Amino acid sequence: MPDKTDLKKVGLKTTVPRLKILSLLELSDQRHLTAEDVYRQLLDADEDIGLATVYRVLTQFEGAGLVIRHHFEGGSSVFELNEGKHHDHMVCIECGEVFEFFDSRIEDRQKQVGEESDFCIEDHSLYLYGVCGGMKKNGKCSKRQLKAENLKLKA
Amino acid sequence: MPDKTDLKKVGLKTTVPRLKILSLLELSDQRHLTAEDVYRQLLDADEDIGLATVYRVLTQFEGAGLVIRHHFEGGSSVFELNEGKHHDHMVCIECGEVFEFFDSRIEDRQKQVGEESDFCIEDHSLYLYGVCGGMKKNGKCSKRQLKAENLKLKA
DNA sequence: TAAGAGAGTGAGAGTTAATTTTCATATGTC
DNA sequence: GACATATGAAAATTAACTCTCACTCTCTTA
Repeated sequence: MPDKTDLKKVGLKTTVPRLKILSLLELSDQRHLTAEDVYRQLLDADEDIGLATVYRVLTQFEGAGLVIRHHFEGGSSVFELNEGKHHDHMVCIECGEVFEFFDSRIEDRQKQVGEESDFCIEDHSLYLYGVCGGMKKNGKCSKRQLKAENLKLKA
Repeated sequence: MPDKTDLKKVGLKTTVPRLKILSLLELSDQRHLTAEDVYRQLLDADEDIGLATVYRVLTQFEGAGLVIRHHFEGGSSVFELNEGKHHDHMVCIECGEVFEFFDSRIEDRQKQVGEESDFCIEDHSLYLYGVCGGMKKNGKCSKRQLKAENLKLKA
């Protein structure tokens, strides 16, 4: 459970919903959650927090720099705890698992490509899509089987 | 104007709307068009083609492999003629212009990163977001002023 | 520790924008 | 020309948020 000071520090009043949501972001085994995900997981945990509040709070957290909002392909925003270190993502198309990575050579080269085109790069998004080791071997991802099933249903 | 055989080849009946849309994709100075873009440009050219048809046809073209559908940040799908050569995109956050680039060093490195993580990469999407040269200098993009204004209004 | 002010909340209605469906009419193919 | 398919216009749907408002909670001050 996050400390009250976490919220105070960023100028947000300490409230139960905000603490629960922050806590969920910290403890959930998924790093990347949509507002809907957060809402459902709160429901599952018998927390009585409205969807509107989830959106409000996530947006406030984003403004406060506590979380980062991503726009994966497919419409809805995805939130992730901001731990200050930039990284890119590898997404397993079989099981839906998201892995993070950072590669300075790619980062550097991106900057160069921008400069060569007289383009001032402020941000980028890089997703590698493929099949993770677990799925290749076992048809099972060691890390997150359930998620995979969810994905299949959605798709 | 595309040849009738282009459509026949992929199993689509030759119709005026389909020819016009394919032609527009080939001739437009924008490589990346939303369905709305296509629709408006057809209107400008005094073609009487409904928006529903544009959506239908673009979706058929995608199914037939004639075009590729992208999901840039910001909601709507963007279509591009499929010419078989992979490339990545730089998107100007000021004017909305999309530039293409290809950098083999980035491509290679991506493959390596995948291998190092026992991840079999099948695809990737890389978008660089920044400010293009035109907008930096003039606050105007040489290539696409109108589009920029649309973007501002929407945002 | 109680009270008041003001910010925060839940539920549900409202919005928005993109896309899809419907259906009567028009068109392409054989 | 017959038949199936495609089309245009408008309505319907969808999904993701956002707003409204009556009520509740937190924080501060007494």
